[in-house]
Amino acid sequence: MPELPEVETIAADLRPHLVGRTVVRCELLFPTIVRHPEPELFIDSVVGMRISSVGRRGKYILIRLVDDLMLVVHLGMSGQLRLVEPSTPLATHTHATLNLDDGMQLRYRDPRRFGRLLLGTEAALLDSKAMPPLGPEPIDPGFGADDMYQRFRRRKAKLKAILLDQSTIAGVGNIYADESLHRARLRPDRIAGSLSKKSVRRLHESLRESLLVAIQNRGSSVDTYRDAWGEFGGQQERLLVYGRAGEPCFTCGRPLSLVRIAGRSSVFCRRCQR
DNA sequence: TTAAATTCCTGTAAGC
DNA sequence: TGCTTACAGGAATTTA
Repeated sequence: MPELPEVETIAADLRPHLVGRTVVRCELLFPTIVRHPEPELFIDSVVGMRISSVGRRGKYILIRLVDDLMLVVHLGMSGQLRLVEPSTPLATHTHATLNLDDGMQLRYRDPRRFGRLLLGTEAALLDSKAMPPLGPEPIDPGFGADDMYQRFRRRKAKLKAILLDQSTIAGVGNIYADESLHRARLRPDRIAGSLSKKSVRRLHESLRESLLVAIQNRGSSVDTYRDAWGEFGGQQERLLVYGRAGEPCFTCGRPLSLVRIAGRSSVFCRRCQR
């Protein structure tokens, strides 16, 4: 499922092909995938707009248009954003298409429909609660271990739950939460507020490392993730614990444990992670 | 205020 | 072989 590294890969792939392009046509095959504003207004507003930049915030892809307007894409569990020739056969569960002035077509496909499309100024999207306030970017050099320590202090929830909380840190999902906790040798059920500064520093570094390596490898194609060209990522073969419950820990050889925390499966090594 | 549980949704895989 | 059932999870919403 798409988390920060996967979303970053797609945004970076699309950027050189989208910036400077104008949207000439928009079709919503499943209008309820648009959560803001009303689908008709969404279409009216996006058509004719020129794309000025493509960015990412947490797990959101931000396609900036003129006049501070943003087309925001959240891929949810199974969302895919692809740039194709319009003659390409339409895949099942394609919910929206955007034609560009260079003849290409941007398509949004999402079998499980947990994803969504938004359009508006940043302020309007925040005000309408269409987009929630997000915590800092974990790979931003300005986000240090001390910041993380302050955010974890006094929190009584388990580490795994805190890492998944987008308002505490943006962009981390189940894959990279498990991966970074393993690298940091911390149990996912540790109470976040109980960590020493030293442990938080280790987790901070591990999280950055997990995410940056995954970006280098173009993300993890577990489940349905594909990049903007429909290609697989490379990180799924290099994951240390995610999806490996029962298999031997690469460090100590002990079978990896599976527990449920905050309704999510969590894989970890009982020997290496204390 | 915070944390945990529930809900949405469909493809996939396990089990009978 | 073919059907049923459980499971996967991001985040909004509800409950405690």
